Amino acid sequence: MNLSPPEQSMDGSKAEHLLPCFRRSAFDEPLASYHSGSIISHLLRKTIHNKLTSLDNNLLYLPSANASGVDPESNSADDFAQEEQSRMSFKDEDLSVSEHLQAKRARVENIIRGMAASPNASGEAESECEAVRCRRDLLKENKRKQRLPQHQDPSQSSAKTSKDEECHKLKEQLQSMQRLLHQLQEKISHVYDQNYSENEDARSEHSSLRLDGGYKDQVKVESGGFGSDRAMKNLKETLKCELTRTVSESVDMVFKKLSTTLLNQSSPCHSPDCSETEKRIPEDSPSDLSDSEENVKSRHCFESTGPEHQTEALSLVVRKPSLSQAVKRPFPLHQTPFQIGYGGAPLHDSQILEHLLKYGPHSTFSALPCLERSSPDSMERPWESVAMRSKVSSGHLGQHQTGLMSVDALCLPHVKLECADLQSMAERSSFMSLNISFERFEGLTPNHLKKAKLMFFYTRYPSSNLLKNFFPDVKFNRCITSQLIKWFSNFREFYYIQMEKFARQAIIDGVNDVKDISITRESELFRALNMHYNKANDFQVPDRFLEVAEITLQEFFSAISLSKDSDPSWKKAIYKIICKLDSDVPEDFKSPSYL
DNA sequence: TTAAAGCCTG
DNA sequence: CAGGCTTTAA
Repeated sequence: MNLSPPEQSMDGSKAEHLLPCFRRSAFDEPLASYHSGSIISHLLRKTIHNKLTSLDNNLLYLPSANASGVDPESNSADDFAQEEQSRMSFKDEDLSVSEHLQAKRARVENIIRGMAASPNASGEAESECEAVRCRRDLLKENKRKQRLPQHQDPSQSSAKTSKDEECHKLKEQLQSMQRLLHQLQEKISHVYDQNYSENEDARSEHSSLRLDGGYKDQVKVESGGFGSDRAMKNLKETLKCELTRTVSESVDMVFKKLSTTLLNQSSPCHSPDCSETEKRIPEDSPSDLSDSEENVKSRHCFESTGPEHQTEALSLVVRKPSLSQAVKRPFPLHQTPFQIGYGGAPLHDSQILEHLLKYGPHSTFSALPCLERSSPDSMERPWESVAMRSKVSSGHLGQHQTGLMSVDALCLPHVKLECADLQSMAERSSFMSLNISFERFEGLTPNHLKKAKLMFFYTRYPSSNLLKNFFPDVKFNRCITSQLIKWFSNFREFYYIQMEKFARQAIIDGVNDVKDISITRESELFRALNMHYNKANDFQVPDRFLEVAEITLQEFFSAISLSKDSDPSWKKAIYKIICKLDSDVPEDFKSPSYL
C-alpha cells in the first residue's frame, strides 16, 4: 500500500511559502532545547517511535523485549539517544518511514518554534505535564500487564494474549498520539489567541472602520498579526498540512501494523475459539472504548485537522470558519464550539478500532449501528446547554446560511473500511467539522447586539420573522427570539426616553412651533442616539433615521404642548405613528459575517 | 393561551 | 441590558 505518494514535492514547495523565520533547517538547533513546540515534537517523536518499537517487539521479538526495554522513571535525557540507537535496529522499511516522519516532525517543530516566540509558560508546563503523565501512565500500564499472571490455558493463551495485547497496545498508542496532537493543537490555538489579542490592541488604536469602506469582520480578523493575512494564511495552511500529514502517517502506521497482525495472525474467525477472543477484546480494554474525556479530546484532534487526502474544495468550506473561530475565540480551547460540538460524534476512533478487531479489515462501516447518523436534532442537542452558557461567538460562515447540514444531506456513500487506511477516520472527522461549521450557534453575541443596534436605525419594530432572516447564524428558539425582541424593546425605550427628554427641553427652551424642531447630524439628540446605537461611530446612519427621529420628536413636542401627557397612555398614540415609519433593512445585514 | 409590548427596577 | 410584572391582542 502506498502510504503517502504525492507529498514529497508538496512539502518542498510549501516550505518555500514560509516566512524566513520558518524556513530554518529542522536540525539547526540541538534537540535538547525544549522550547515552545519542541517538547511536543519530542513527545510525538517518542510516541511514534515507541509505537514502532513496540509493534516490532510485539510482532517479532515477543514477549520480553518490551518489558525490559523501557523504564518510565528513567527516560528524558538519554531517551533520544536510546531511540536513535534502537532505531538503527529497524527493518529497512521502517527505517525509511521513520526518517520520513522525523523530517516531517522537524518541519512542524520548526514552524511552531517560530510561531511561539513568547510562549505561555504555564500553559506549556501544563501540556508538558499532561504529555509526560500520559506517557508514564501508558508505560506503567504496559508494565503492569507484563507482570500479570497468565490464567489461560497455555496451549491457546499465548496466541490470544499476544494478539490482545498487541491490539490493546496499538489502541493505547493511538490514543497517546491523539493526546499529543491535541496538545499541539492547543499550543497552536494559544498562539493564534495571542496573536489575536495583539491585533485587538493594535486595532483599538486606529478605530474608524467605516462600513462603506468595505470592512467586514472577517477581513479584520484575518488581517494583521503576522504581517499580512496572506502570510497568516500560508502559515495556517502549512501548519495544518504538516500536522495532518505527520499524524495521519503515524496513525496510518499503527493501522498498517494492525492490519498485518490481523491478516497474518487471526485471519477470518472460523473457529469458535477465535470468535470468543474477538468478542473479549472490548471488554478487556474498557478504557479504550469508554467515552472518556481523553477520547473526546482525541476526537477533537482529528476534527480540526482533517483528512490526509482532503480535497481543496472541502477544505475551503471547513477551514474558513475554523480559522475565524480559532483566531477570534475569546475563551480557552476547551470551551470552544468545536470541542463542545462533538456531541454528534457517532463514531469513536476506538469504536472504529473495535469494529476492525471484531469484523476484520474488509467489513464496511455500515455494519456499525452508530454510523447511522442520528437525526440533526439530536446532533444539535448535546451542546445546546453549553453553548448557551458560553455564549459562543458567531460562526461567520459567509454564504452558508442554511443552518445545520447533516452528513446525510451530503449524500455520501458509506465508507469502505480499509484496514491499513485511516481515510475513513479522517473523512469522518472532516464530516464532523463540516457539520459543526454549518451549525448555527445558539446564543447571542456582542456582535449580534451591535448588529441589532445598527438595524435599529432602519427598524424600530422588527418582527420576529425579520429578525430570523437577518440573524441567519443564530439558531432561534423561544428564548433567543425573546431576547432579540427585548433588545429592540430596550432600544425603543431609550429612544423614546430621549425624545421625551428633548421635547420637554425644547418646550422649556421656549420653542413654540413644531416646525422649528429639526434633527440634523449635529443635533445633540442625534449625538446621544448615535452614541447609544453606534458607539464606535463606524456606521453611516441613514438619512431616513434622522427624518423618523425628527417626526418622533415633533410628535412628542406636540403631545406635551397639548398636555396630552396627562393621559397615562399618551405615548401609545405616538408609538402607533412611529411603528409605521420602519424602513427596509439593507440586504447586507443578512450576512452572518456582517460584523 | 401565548407572544409581544410596555413599564419599572437594578 | 435583563428580569419581573402587567396589559394587550390574536
